[in-house]
Formats: sequence, C-alpha cells, structure tokens
Amino acid sequence: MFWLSNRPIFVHPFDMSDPKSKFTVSCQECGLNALCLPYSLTLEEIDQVDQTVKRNKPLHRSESVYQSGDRFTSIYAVRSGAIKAYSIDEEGEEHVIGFYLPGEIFGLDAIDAQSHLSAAKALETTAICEIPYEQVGHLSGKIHNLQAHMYRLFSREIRADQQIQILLGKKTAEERIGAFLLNLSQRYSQRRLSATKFRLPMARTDIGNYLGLAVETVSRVFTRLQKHHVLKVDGKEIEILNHKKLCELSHNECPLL
Amino acid sequence: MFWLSNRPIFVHPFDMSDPKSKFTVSCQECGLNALCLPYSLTLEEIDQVDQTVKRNKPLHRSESVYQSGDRFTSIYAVRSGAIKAYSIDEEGEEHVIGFYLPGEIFGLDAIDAQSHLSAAKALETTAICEIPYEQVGHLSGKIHNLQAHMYRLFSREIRADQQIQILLGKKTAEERIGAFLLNLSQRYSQRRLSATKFRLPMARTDIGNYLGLAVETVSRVFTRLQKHHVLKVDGKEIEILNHKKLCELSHNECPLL
DNA sequence: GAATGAAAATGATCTGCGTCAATGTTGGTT
DNA sequence: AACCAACATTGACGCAGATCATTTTCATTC
Repeated sequence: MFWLSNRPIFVHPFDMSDPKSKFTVSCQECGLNALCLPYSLTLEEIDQVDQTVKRNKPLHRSESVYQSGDRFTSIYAVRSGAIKAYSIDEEGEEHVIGFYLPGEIFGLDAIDAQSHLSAAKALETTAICEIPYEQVGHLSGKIHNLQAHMYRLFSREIRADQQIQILLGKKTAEERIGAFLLNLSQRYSQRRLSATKFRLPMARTDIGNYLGLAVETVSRVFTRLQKHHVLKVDGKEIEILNHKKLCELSHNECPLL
Repeated sequence: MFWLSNRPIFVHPFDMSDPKSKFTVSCQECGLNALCLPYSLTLEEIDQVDQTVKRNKPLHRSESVYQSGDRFTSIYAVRSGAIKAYSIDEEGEEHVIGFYLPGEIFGLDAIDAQSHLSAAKALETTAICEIPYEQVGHLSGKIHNLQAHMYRLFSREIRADQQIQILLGKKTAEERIGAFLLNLSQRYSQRRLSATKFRLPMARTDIGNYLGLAVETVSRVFTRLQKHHVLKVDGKEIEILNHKKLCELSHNECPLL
C-alpha cells in the first residue's frame, strides 16, 4: 500500500498566533502528501492539484467544516489537528461516525446525495485543505493515477467502515476500546508520530458514542486496563505499556511488533 | 437520485434449467441498467461497457464468487438472486458484512488491497455480471459520466455503512430488525417488486450475524412483531402489515407513505 | 487563586439480550 | 414417502454493560 511506502512522512505544525504562519504550504511542501496524494504524480500534476486546493484559515476547536443539510461542494483533507464526523438524529441525539487525522480525507459520503447528511467539526485547532469536488472529477478524468487513487481511497474507507461494523456488532467493550486505541496508534505511527504515546483529540463521550458504549464504560475500561499495566492514562494522554497484551485482549492480529 | 428516476425498472428472471436461457442479456436489454449504470450514457457508451462485462453461468446456492485471499480482479453486479458478503476471523467465526440484491454492485472493498479480505457467496441461484476492474479504470477515464457514477456508487456504499454503524452502535434488537426489514422493503420496491410482501433470501442466522444479534433474538422479535400485527411471517416469506408502525418502532423516518 | 461548569471517575442497581437447552419445522436426498 | 440435517422457535437463566447518582478532577474565566 502506497502509504506504507518508505517515503518519510513529516507533520508540519504551525503557529496559529502568527498571522503569516504557513498554513498555506503547497502540496509539494506538505509533509502529508504521501498520505493524501498518489505516489506517482509528476511534479506538474501535483502542481495542478495544488492549484485547486483552497487553504482556509485554521479552524478553532468545535468550529464546523460543514453542517447537516449543507450543499456538497468539496471534499477535505486534514492538514493538522483532528476532525469529528457525526450526525444528529430526529431526537437530537448525536452519532459519532468517525475521526479524521492529518493526511486523511473526509466528506466523501456526501457525493451521492450532493448534500451533507452528516456534519464535521474540529476537535482542536485544525487546518484543512478544501478541494472543490468539481475539480476532483475534472482532474481525475485527466490524471489516471489520481482516479485510481480516488478509487483506492474510497475502497479503504469502505473497508474501514466494515471493520467498525464487525467491532460494533460482535465485540465486547474491552475489545472495542482496545481495537480503537490500536487503530489510533497505527495511524499515528504512519504519520511518524509515536505509536505508543499520544494524545486523544476527542472526549470520552465521543469515544463512547463512536464505539456504541456509555461514557462510564469507557472510563471503567480505561482504569481497568491501567490497573493491568496495559495502558497509562492521564486525562487525554495515553501510553500503551503493553502493546502485545492490548492486541490480545482486542482479539486483533498484532500488526507491527 | 438517479435510481429513483421514473425510468421503469424490470427484473428479468430466467430459467436455470434451460441451457439457452438468457443469462447473457446485454446491458441494453437488462432491466436493471437504470440501477447499475449511469443515467446519461449514450448507446455507444453503453455498448462499450457491455463489451467488457463477463456473464458467467449463474451460481447455485452457496457457491462463492470469491474467497478471502483471492486476488482482486473484478467488481460485480447482481443480475438476479442475492449475494452475501462476509469475512471469517482468526477464530473461524463468520461476520456477515452485507447483502446485495439485483442491480447492486459489490466487491468494491478489495480495490485498495488488490486482494479480497472478505468473501462473497450466493444465497440462492444467482446471476452476476463481472466487470474486470482494469476496464472500469480504463472506461471511466474515457467516459466522464461513468466516473461520476462510480464515485456516487462508492459514496452511497459509504453512507450505507455509516447507517449500519449507527444501527449497531445505538439501536435495540427491535429497532435493528425493523430498520433491516424497511431497508429491504425499500430496495425491493426500487426494483418494482412489492414493498410489503417479499421473501428473505437469507437465513435467520445471517440476519442475526449481520445485525449483531443472536439468532434466538431475531426469532423472538419476528414473533413479537407478528403478535402485534406489524408483520406476517411465514418462514422466509415476510409481509409488512403495518408499515407506519414498523417505521415508528424502528425510529426511522418513514420514507414513502 | 477562588469560583464555576464541564468532563471524568466510581459505585450501586437494573435490564436487554446472549447463552444454553430442548423441541418443532423444513427442504433436499435417496 | 420416509429420512436426516440444517434451520427455526420457545423457554429459563445469567451477565455485560446501561442507567442513575454522587464525587472528583480539570480547564476556564474573573
């Protein structure tokens, strides 16, 4: 898979307080391009993509990218920070659909209906790239590799959703949380961040909501895993002390290590 | 949405016992083309698609289209019958991922890895169209409408998976089964089949597995709904007696009616 | 650094659904 | 037509995790 290539991936954080801060880095310069662009574009092609990308001012925590009901115009890539996708049902209940980290693409679910049925908001200060969907269609018609890349992106998203389906349908609270943490760990390590020590960008409520568990259960499992020296939990700071054990209790095949 | 267009959709069943049976109908003749092809292709374009489609002999019940581990070569459309997609975990447990009815496309989840991690088998005598993925890439590069159509298909699949995610994470047994039946009902009615009376192509076990419920629970909910005159259940034959009530107890917005 | 509200943790209790066990039903095979 | 195996139904019981209630910790803001 191209995103496991040996091309190094760096994350460029930037300073929100500096108005001239480089939240406008081009795709060429962006350390994440290995994640969101196909491997084999020519410089010229990358440039074409680059020109269509709108780079808006970073979002503050809890600012929204789009709301349910908004017309669909663009897809988005996370540059830094984290995004929560969710929907609100008739009873006003929130349902967390997913979390997106730097280098990941979101908004794909609205293409068919041409309007957003879900919403997306920033979990922390977050920079995103906006790519007008019209341009995606246009460019991927011209650049064959880009089209193939889009298909792969979609396919990967579908597969990920299927995994979650299994998680929600069949797994215990402990397995769900274990798998969730392993998944985050893996995604962070892809981004050349620590696989064992990271900060959860989302609240316990969001985790519970996403995993189909009550907040209290999330808390309890965290403390239990801590008691068994699998995790070290300090608020949102997580350290995985025993990766292997975490894999075992998740009944997940342990990917690396 | 294009598949709610007023183009009539007919299902052409065919006789398996007749070796000359028309399981080789062209896309032009196929009553389902409104479902699996974009609305706005020219006759010439449809012809191009038609030439790439492999129409193999129908599958018998429980014959498989592909197995986990198979190399990914093609995507598939159901022409008649029904397909179950599932995966088997390390412990040998089956996880039902989804069901596909005539006019629906499956196999999209394998594009990224280029190999099937899930399997697909026929739930009953089933005819499928096989479209080599290479051709999909090639044709959708040439035919812009086809590319757009593919993106919509993907998007729709993602959205459907998200709906199931919510179902599995938050809903009770009754809500899950209600929503499942309503979903089938809606899909059948799109195919110009009865929305109120249909035959379940899958076993109770599969329903339970798919919805994250024990078989026994599925049975119990069926009998309870029957007792309350919401359904009439006779083996696999289902009749929805009170559509509105079914919507209510599913906490689903009632689409038609 | 005190005050306030939100988020997190912990304990007690309740319940929906899974599990186990037994029986009934169906459809495919000889 | 009779047989068998897979499938479906029904009942009894127990438990994982929801819910409710309370306390503790954390993050803001004045």
